[in-house]
Amino acid sequence: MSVEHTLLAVLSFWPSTGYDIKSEFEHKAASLYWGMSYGSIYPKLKKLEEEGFIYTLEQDEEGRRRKLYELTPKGWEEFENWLRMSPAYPVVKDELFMKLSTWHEDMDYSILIGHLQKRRVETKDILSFVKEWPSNGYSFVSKFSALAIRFAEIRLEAEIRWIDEAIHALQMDDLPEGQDLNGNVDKILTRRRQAINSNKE
Amino acid sequence: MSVEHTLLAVLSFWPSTGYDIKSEFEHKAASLYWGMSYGSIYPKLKKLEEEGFIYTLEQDEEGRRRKLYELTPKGWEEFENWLRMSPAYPVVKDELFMKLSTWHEDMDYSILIGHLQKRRVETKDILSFVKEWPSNGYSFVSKFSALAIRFAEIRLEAEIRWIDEAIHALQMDDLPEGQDLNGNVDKILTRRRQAINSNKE
DNA sequence: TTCATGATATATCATTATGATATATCGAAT
DNA sequence: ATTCGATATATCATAATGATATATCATGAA
Repeated sequence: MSVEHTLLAVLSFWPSTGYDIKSEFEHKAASLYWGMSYGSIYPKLKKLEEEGFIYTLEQDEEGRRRKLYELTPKGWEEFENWLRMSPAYPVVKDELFMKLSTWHEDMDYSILIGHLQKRRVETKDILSFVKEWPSNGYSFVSKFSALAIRFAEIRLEAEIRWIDEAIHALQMDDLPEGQDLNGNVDKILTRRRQAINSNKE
Repeated sequence: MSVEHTLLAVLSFWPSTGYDIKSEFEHKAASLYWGMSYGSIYPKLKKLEEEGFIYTLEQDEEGRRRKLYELTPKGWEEFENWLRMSPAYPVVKDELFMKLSTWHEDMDYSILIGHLQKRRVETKDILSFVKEWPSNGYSFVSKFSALAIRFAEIRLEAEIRWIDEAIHALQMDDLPEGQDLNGNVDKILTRRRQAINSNKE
């Protein structure tokens, strides 16, 4: 997905190095809804410069050898065209939910509860960061990003509430009912037992 | 991220073809927290078979030429080991939030509102699918996946509430305050105007 | 009966992105 | 002086995506 446009978007606020851009997506608000690796950033910055969307600023205080990139007029245009385009539906990859929903009924819950507890801690950490924002080293925050942060807050709080409920339900063994419309549960259990037994032989 | 284990996880319920597996991540509950493309699925299934984690079932009713894959005992073991491993923090890529939080204050809001309205419709659609679950062609649903679905419901409902608030705030121009700690707003505006002007010349 | 169409099914491939690694400098503390 | 963590750029093997090709099956319409 369009790493290039994301780079232009970050550069639209102030000239930045590849390292600065990466930092935006680490332990900062932007990491809640986007990510990028150096392996994408540096080659793409090079490509964007070759194509005339950005250029390297030479005026670098104290002559440090870092490459500050800035948008060209063409880059501004491309950025604004991208903003106007309808955004794709989000892509999510969450292994916890993959594991949760493929857990089998005869497997030990306690490990699953451990996974949920770990996620609770991680989510709490991010939530408290989000709540302390913008005091975390930000020099500027638009009212639009304030709106995005507000959503992150709502979402993270809902997630923590759900985790608490889920842990409680698992510990009390008071889970919502599974539904077995075609008698598959027995088939699944039988397959599992057979596989496990044939492994022991 | 581990496509292989996800394949084993899906196959742990019943033997499936590559196409079946892909379907699980399209218009179904699993698509809320995971995705895979055919370009990953088929090569990985081949690899998993070569490595002895899965095998091809020959008993295929009516002799249709489809490859039903089933877990081997080694595959079951690998699947359960994976379940026990601590899941990574989720990866999210949401262009809407990227656009929202890099919108500039002097840009036309109406397009942004349009993006939000489109997302509202998409989210509503998924929510009504989730609410009708498990009547949507599912033959079996564990109590763990019921838990995951419950979270999806909570999350999607919160998202819709936030979208409504956000649209309203944008329409009324009653947005949360932006914060300008280092006088960056003027700098940003000046840069933008200069770039746009130099483009017109 | 034929034909069109959409769903089922497998597979490959160019492009893109990730994650790990290498390398080097800078600033601050010990 | 030196160590150490942060800053900074870059590359590369591996992995994943998204598009495309190909073919069959089920169905209903002409």
